[in-house]
Amino acid sequence: MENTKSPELMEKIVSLCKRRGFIFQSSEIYGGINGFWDYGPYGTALKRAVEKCWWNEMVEKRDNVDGLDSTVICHPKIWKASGHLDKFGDLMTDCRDCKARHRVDQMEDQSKCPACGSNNLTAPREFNLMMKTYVGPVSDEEHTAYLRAETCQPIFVDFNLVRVAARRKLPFGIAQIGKAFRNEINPRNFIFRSREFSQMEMEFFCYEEDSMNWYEYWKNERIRYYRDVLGFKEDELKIHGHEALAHYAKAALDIEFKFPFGWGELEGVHHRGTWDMSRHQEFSGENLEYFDQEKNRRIMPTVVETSVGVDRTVLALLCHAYDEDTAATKKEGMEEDVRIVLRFPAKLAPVQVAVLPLSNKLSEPANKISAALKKYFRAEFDVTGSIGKRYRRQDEIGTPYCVTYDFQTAEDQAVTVRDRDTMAQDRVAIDKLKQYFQDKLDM
RNA sequence: GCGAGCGUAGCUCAGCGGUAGAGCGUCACGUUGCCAACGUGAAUGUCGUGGGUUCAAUUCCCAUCGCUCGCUCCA
Repeated sequence: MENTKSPELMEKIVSLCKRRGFIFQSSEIYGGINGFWDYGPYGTALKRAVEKCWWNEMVEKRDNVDGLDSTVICHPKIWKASGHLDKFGDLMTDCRDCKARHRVDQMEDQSKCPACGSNNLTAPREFNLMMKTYVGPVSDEEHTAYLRAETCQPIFVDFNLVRVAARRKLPFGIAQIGKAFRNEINPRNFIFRSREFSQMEMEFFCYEEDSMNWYEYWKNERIRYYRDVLGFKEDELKIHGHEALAHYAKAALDIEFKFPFGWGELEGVHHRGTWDMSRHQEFSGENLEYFDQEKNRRIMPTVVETSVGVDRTVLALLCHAYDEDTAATKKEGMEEDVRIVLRFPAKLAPVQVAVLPLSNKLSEPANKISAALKKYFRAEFDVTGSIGKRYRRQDEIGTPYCVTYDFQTAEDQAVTVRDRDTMAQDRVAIDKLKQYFQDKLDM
């Protein structure tokens, strides 16, 4: 298993993703567009399962976190207040001689190239990473707006609306899943860094005096999620504490995953202090303070954030799940053949149960079982090709269970359930199937 | 953004100055009846895009777009 985690692994995964309909390059027939990716049928199912799982874990199972679904385009002042418009883009200068590009604020001598010493530099230019658009039919400065660069800012902005509507007292959280956009200079590594991506963020509002405890709490909760819910292994995860903190943060850490191209951040847990709330109060002129009835005081809520990249999680799941082993084959002159299998957690697999009639003569009754299972699980029916080929197809997309309807089924009202990982088979009565899978899939 | 490499069927790739092939995959039929079985047949490419050189370009040249790696960046 370990030897499959090679540098070629990314190529194998990219190719599998296209071939089997997980992820395509966006706008492919036009030559593609750098930094944008489409999810195909199985990819969509996987991504939705990831989001559903997080939402269940972070919102539905708790009684102190509420949901929000805000707009992608917000009032431009939000991004002024958040600092994105000023600080998101750094001033950069290019050396005309050695072609190096440098951040002006990191140069000791701003008139000299740190790489080659030349003073033949371009004037400092701002590289703003926010995507710009215009609201209304007139395209001018006054109508400029931005696609959100992170989903958390609208959460801060809507804090009071949510708090009042949901009748919340501190501490409580607001969670949101949605798209965010950044004009990355250099999109790289498949869907790891793209220009349009999805985030799952939760902002937890609390008292300053409790905030470090909440920070620890959420850190542990989130690490537990990667280990126990997504099933990532100890050696695939790394917790990376920040030494240099961003302008808004008091404490921060990254939860990183070992991708084939190196360690990469899946999630950030940040103690944001009162920075965002204070800034929005200042820029909007609205009082965003919270009145603490018990202690009869007004305070600005302190925020602890958990911020996940959905696409990165999907990629990590693909990398974690990808495996090649050997299985018996009937191919001429061969005893064994390579079997590609995605070992997704059953809960997240794009297809959870595949229903396969042993012969196409058995299609009709088998399809009825498939239809019945589809009410409760992500189920799929396939009759094309030999049974072995169909098992392999399901292995390749990570289907944990295959139900085989055979010539005995009509007599004993039972089917065979084949396990993806062990390839072992179990005889299960048709009327027990629903319960059987509910137990297996933890649903 | 800079440098290097790459771009031919759904995937992996071969090929060549005279307008294209293999393996796998897909689909159909037959056969088989629990792990990519076998046989027969079929579909699929403006050889990434645009321009140039040439009697002729998928092939040579330029540009562009995309992908990979290194540097850079990553609030």
